[in-house]
Amino acid sequence: MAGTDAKTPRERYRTQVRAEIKELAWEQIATTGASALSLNAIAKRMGMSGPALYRYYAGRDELITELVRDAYRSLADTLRSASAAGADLAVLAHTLRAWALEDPQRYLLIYGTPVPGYHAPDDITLISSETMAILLDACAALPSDGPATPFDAHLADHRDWADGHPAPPAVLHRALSFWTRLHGVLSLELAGHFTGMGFDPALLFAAELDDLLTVMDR
Amino acid sequence: MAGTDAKTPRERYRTQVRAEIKELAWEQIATTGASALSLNAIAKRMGMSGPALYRYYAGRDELITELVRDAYRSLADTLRSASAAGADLAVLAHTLRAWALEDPQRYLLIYGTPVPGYHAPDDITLISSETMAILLDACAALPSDGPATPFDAHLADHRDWADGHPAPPAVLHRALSFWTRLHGVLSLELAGHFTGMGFDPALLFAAELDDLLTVMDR
DNA sequence: AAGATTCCGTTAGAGGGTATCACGAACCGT
DNA sequence: ACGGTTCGTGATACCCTCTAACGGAATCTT
Repeated sequence: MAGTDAKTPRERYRTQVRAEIKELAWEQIATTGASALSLNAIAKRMGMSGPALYRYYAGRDELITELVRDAYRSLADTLRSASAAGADLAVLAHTLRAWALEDPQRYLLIYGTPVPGYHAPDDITLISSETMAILLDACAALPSDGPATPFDAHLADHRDWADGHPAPPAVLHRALSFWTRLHGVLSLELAGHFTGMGFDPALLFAAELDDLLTVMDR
Repeated sequence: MAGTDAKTPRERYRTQVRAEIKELAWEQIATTGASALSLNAIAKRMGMSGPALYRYYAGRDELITELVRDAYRSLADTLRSASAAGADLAVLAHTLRAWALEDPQRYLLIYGTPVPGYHAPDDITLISSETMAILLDACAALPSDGPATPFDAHLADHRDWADGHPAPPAVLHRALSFWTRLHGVLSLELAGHFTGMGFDPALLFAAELDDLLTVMDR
């Protein structure tokens, strides 16, 4: 939080109110979901009347965009600090799951159903590519002696998203598989599709991760 | 559609209007997403004023529930007819993907972000278990000579969701993997998380499916 | 065929949401 | 102390869901 404490008291107050709005927004989102986020309700909880919030956020969309940005940032930071502490892919996976379970709606805000019209600003895409870079690094740490698949060949020519990362196509493929598979288990768990089925989602996650790692090691 | 044509003209009219409402609802959902579905907008497109729709649906929730039901039913029917035509797991997977791409919002209506408060009626859970049964059948068709994993052992004691299906735990595990992995790729594709990355989502899907099948075959 | 009943669609209205606008008040730097 | 900036407010327009009361049409009953 480098730029939080501003020079003038006015700006101090402003950023503090913006932070309080976001905090209440997260609270509300955690219980009612992002689609039911209401500026009005936040304003009333802050003791002021509706339109006042428009001094701080141009509208609902801008607030949600800010929340999405923070969510991406939080995920990237969490994974990076784990990675910096020497986490391998397995630890990274459990870090991801812990982050998701900590606030399911925050995960779903990023990876859940998007609003058809909405398009995220460029800086958000940038933060999300940070996460991808961390993943690529972790995937590159494994030995890569598997057979090249057709999709690997395709990736050799379509690797713009790797953003200059020097990993070979097989590593890119690994990172994608890591992402999509863990998201598959996680999102279904968070969406409640496993409730009532009886088994422990954590064990399914572990099994998927295990399978993922043994395949990568061959 | 056995009960569609009712006896009395009144019921005929009623069911026809209900169908028209649903049709417009699907149109609207396809473009604006489920969260933005508006009874008012549907009514105006039908040339009548808002509250009239409440003669046909008790409210927005009931309409959406009906849409969810129809979506589950459509998926189950699609997979069953494919299965009846002799489709193996690979064909089933591509059938699933085709069904999802045909109307992304329909897929997301089922497997996307849920509204925290909402709980689906029991009959919907039943239809979804039909889909699971089809999957289990297809998974049981493969030879099962892999090593038993810890999760397999867990499934042996937590298999209520299989609803009496005589498949061994390893097959249950396969079905779950099939479901979660394909959902992982599909949902990210439908949510647009691959746009701008450059590669072809269809190839990633194919690669994931290939990996899934070779692992299952061992 | 005529009356009774049921059902349909309308308007009116409560309550909540987003968002804009103009106005008074508080604040801050000068 | 003064003047410009910023803040919070109420009023307003326009969405939405949903309920209630009313007139009219279609259906059922006798």
